[in-house]
Amino acid sequence: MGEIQRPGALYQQVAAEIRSSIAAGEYKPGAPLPSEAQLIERYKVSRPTVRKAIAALRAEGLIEVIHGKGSYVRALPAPAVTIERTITRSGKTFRTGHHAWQQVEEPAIYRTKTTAATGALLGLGEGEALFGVDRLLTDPDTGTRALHRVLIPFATADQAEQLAQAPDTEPEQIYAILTAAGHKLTWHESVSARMPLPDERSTLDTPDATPILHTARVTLGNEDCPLILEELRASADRAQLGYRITADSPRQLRAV
Amino acid sequence: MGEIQRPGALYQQVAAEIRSSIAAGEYKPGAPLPSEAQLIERYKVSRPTVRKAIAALRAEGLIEVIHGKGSYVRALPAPAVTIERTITRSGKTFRTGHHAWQQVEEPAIYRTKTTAATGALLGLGEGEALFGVDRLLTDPDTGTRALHRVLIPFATADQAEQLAQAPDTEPEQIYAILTAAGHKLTWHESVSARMPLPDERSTLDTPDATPILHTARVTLGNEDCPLILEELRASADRAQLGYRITADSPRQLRAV
DNA sequence: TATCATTTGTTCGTATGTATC
DNA sequence: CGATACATACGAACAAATGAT
Repeated sequence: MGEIQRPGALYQQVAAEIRSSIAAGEYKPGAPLPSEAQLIERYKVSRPTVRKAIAALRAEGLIEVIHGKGSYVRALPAPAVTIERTITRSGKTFRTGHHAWQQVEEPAIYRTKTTAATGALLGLGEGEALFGVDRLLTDPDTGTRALHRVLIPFATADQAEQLAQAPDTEPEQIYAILTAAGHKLTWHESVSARMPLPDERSTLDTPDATPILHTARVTLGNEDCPLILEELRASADRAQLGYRITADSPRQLRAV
Repeated sequence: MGEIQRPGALYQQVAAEIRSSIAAGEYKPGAPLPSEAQLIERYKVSRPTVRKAIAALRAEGLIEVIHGKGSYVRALPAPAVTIERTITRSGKTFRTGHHAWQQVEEPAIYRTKTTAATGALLGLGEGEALFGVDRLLTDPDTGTRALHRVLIPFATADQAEQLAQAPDTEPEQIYAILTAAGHKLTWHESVSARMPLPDERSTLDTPDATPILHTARVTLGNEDCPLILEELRASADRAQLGYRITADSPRQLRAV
């Protein structure tokens, strides 16, 4: 029956057992798992062992545990929102995929310096001065939250007076301003994923064992000169990213 | 000194203590943390408590633990490879960002049926027949591995005989074949991230607490008709994705 | 090669706190 | 309020990997 006889640590055997029970449909998404006491009984192991097995499944994002209630099978494939990262242009007006998102708070404006990472993306050294604007956005339909950051080097702000005076201009308008300043814009975006830092977990409200998607978008002007950097962070549990791709003729882009 | 007096569980206080020690530069990337015995001494807590604190830091991807040796601060921001997801075209030849990757094994070819997820992306119902081709790729420079899957609906294979006969044609040539069949191709790609399943962890060789990036690229033919679906999975620890974006005039795309 | 100390991994037992119903 | 269920914490023992003797 529930007897265990497999390679690896005991708690991993129990975890594997529960895992395949879920896969077999014995425990369906949303349904509760047996309580710790029942699992102890079922597999004839101690409480710490059962708890380690549950912890492993939790780290995989397979189950969710609620204090005082029980463990529940998580319905994993639920990326509620697709953030379209495509940019469209109608005459002088630009539109991004998150233009319908709402600001939760007033944007935070500050001055900072390039780090090794942001400097490389902007084609600058480390320690160059720039404006920063942070916004906490939310999707009105689903409540999904995302952190948006704009970094504007002083060199770019010099090219367009409005940017220096109001760094908290919306990205879409920044694009328009830069276009008006004579730039023909393209963008390059890097996407990575990682586990959230403690503060990101709280502000983005990410559940257990869910990574965050992290994008870095560089706006390139004439001669592929980097103008501004935008970062977007969102819980991968709720959001996915969408890109539209067309086959262009090969053109050398700087490695980023 | 090392005394603890903060909100939350004891092990979280210890974790926070170590976390800030790392942030303060007391323990630098690559350097070893004190041993469990030393941490027990330092913070006057039991071994289980120290171990839970270490487990928490490990789940955040902040440290790496080696059995029999010790815990080491991880140098986190090191996405070694950028997989360029842009597609370029020279006449009849297409090129993708991973054309230089090598196949670790022979591609696995099989027949399968659409699931709810893949069916929706291909504009088909659930249970439609399709060819599947799985490839395990590796980047020769860094050894990074990635899983690539092509799903070809029978309806698409019917349009181009070569696809039915050799589903394991390389994606770039599939694009050429579909173009030759009279299609003008565009693509839409969704990016998500999640924790790896146990088998993905072993084949992609992902370290602890690192998510995987998961992309689903749909090739669209004339009238935005979905033709094939490609999936790419890679450890977010080693790889990031790159997209080139241009501002096109607005055009309605089906929500995916 | 073999042994040993160090360090992390696993497993048990037990007691108490806290959230949910 | 009590019953149930998960969370935290301590103690103890042995297993397994590592590196040096």
